[in-house]
Amino acid sequence: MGTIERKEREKLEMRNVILKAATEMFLQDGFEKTSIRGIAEKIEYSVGTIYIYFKDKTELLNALMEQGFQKMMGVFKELKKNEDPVVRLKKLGYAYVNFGLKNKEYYDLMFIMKKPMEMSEDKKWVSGMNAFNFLSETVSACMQDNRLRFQDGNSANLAIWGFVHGLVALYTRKRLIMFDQKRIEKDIYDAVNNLTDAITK
Amino acid sequence: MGTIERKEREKLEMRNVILKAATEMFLQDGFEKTSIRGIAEKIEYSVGTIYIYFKDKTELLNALMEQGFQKMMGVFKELKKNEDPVVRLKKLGYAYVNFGLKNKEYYDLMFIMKKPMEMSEDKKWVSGMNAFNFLSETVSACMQDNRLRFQDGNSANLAIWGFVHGLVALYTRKRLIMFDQKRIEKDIYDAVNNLTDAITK
DNA sequence: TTCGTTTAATGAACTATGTTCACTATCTTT
DNA sequence: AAAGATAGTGAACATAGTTCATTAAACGAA
Repeated sequence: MGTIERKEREKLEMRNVILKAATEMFLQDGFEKTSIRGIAEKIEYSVGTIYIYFKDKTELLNALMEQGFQKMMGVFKELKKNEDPVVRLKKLGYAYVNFGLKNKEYYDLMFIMKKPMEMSEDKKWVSGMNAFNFLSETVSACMQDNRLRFQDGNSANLAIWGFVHGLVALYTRKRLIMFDQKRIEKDIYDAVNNLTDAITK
Repeated sequence: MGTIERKEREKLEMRNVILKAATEMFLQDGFEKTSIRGIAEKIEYSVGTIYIYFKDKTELLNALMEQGFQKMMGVFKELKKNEDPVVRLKKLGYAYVNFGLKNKEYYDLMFIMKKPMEMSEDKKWVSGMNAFNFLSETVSACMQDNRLRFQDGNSANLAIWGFVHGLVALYTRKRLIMFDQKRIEKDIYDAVNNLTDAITK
């Protein structure tokens, strides 16, 4: 009898109902302001129910993070078309920053927040690793063609990721207030272009 | 009679007692884990007392942030000795990252945490501005000598700050787990050197 | 010295949060 | 139909930040 299968399906459905509500609230108000009680109220179930499907708030957050990485990879995949690795690298930098600026809450979760990284550093980073590997391969291809002003690929990976992350992080955490706020987003994109120009040849 | 003066002195003393306890707890456990109740207990006063001297937890945090910026400027001042602006810039990048890695809690407060920036974006950034101006002047000097591979100073400021911040931020927020954890700190310093080499001439 | 006034200090109480768990109600299997 | 399994419940607990009526002490004027 397919009872077990149906139950499992229902369990998954319920999980998705919670996740969908959580995603909506999270994208609107951020993770901190998204309370378990709020989610419960939204889906018209009791608080306790949420804990049947998610161990704690962090597990909920992991699921959201996974969504974020999938979304990011969706953007990156498009870049594989570009055959010249330097072009690919430049567009990757741009796409990364663009993702960060257009998906602040996801970006926060994926790369800034403390919470999700406090535990199980493995499973949730499978998809995160995909994104990193994409950078890594592109950098590697650039190095092979001797088109990067770097000694080794490892250092280039770190430098480039650090760079694009830094721009997004400083901006979303409101530390760039000494720059002209009308032009700041354009300035950030310019900085990406200028720096990628400076380190490639 | 000097009663008023004495009272004011006592008030300042009490403020400092609170601040000292808060600093100790904060540097040991971070801001989130430092509770008002914890501070009160440590100085053997009641919770309410703390609210006489600090409007809320954010004001306490502002005071800590101020300390952090002062500490950072103490390091930066030493770099003024270097007359070659490119040397100064390179050492500045190194010093910035070094400050971040050696003072994680302060760095977190100053450049990563959401809390302090949610309100009064002015007063608390006077000292922060000093640090930024130091970078800005150094970059400006490099540009004047045509030693930077950048179109304009503004973009260079943004790029360089973004870069060093990104490295510290990714590391302290545990996002660099795909790198060899035994070498990662050295790799970060290497990345700083390699990138500053790449963008200067 | 005494007495009204000011104010530092108190800590119980309020709000909000994540989390747990004994209990109920419903569904499944025998 | 009875027994067993389990989804769902919501009161209760722990821990936060914050407020405020109340107390006690210090102060200054008479």
